[in-house]
Amino acid sequence: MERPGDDTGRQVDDATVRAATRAWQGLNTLLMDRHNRRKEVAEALGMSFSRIRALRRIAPGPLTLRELAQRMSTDPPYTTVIVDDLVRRGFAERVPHPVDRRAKLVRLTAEGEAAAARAAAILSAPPEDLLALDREDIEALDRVVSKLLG
Amino acid sequence: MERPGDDTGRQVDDATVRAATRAWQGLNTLLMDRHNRRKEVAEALGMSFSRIRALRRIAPGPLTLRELAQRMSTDPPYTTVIVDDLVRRGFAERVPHPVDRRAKLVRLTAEGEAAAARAAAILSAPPEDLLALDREDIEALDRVVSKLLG
DNA sequence: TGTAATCATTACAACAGCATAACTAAATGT
DNA sequence: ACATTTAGTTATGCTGTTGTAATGATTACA
Repeated sequence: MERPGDDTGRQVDDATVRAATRAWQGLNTLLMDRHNRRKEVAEALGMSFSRIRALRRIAPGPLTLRELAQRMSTDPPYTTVIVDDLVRRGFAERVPHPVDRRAKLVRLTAEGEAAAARAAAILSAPPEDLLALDREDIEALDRVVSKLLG
Repeated sequence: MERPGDDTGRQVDDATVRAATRAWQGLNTLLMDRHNRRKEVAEALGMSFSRIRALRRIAPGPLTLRELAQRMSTDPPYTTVIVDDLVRRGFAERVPHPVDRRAKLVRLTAEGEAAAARAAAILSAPPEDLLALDREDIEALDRVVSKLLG
């Protein structure tokens, strides 16, 4: 699988692999260590990061607890706990599923959407040192990242 | 601070800010959601990620518990707990501080270094989709990331 | 020399994260 | 109609994280 002329028909030379490794390691340092904002968001919204994660998963639109559980890779029981907490805080509510009376949909309240927006603002605001780069560098990064996202 | 002609003497136009934001958001998706290897490393080494974090902090060279606590932003008591655990596993040992007899240095054993190396290998291995990019894209990413780390 | 500050530890205590098993209600398939 | 499956909840417990207070040993300073 790693030999020349493999499935992709493309050989990645050593220097490129090293560059990729260096870049990946650097990205980890940047995002995990230097600009990790989990604590910051958690403090700003007064809730643990796992709740914020849930909030952001629900934000795009109502979904069943099952779907939420799958997207967060957690058990149904723990999902119930998380949603209970969001409901208690007034950020989410359970509404009946339109066709399946076993299921419930979770959706954000207006407050919940506001909280999700605040979280998104904090989490997606690029750090100073990124904005300080030249325009070409930022655009190059943007281009490569969008390729990676497929 | 945000007005034209600010401290840096450089104005960042809107499109560039948007590109930076998009790139930053994309990076977060990539590293936090899509290729998050915390669980993987934790399972591979049979210990929680916080232990692995400690292992990696100690790896560069012996340091006092206080220094370790600062670099991990944890309390001294919890640092003791973590080091105790690493010692119990045979990955670290406490040695007397050369000049301050109150303090102790923590350093990795040979096994500890091997474990740290395994962790580093898993965490810094670039994901498939990064290696699948064109050489120029990888090099561009590497270049921008190294600027950011600078 | 004695007092205060520092390093590490111990002993608790509280809470977050996450899993398992048992249960109810509703849907599905025979 | 009955058995099986599925959605969600409840009860329970274990592990890991993190804080506070108290203790012992050593160092630094007045």
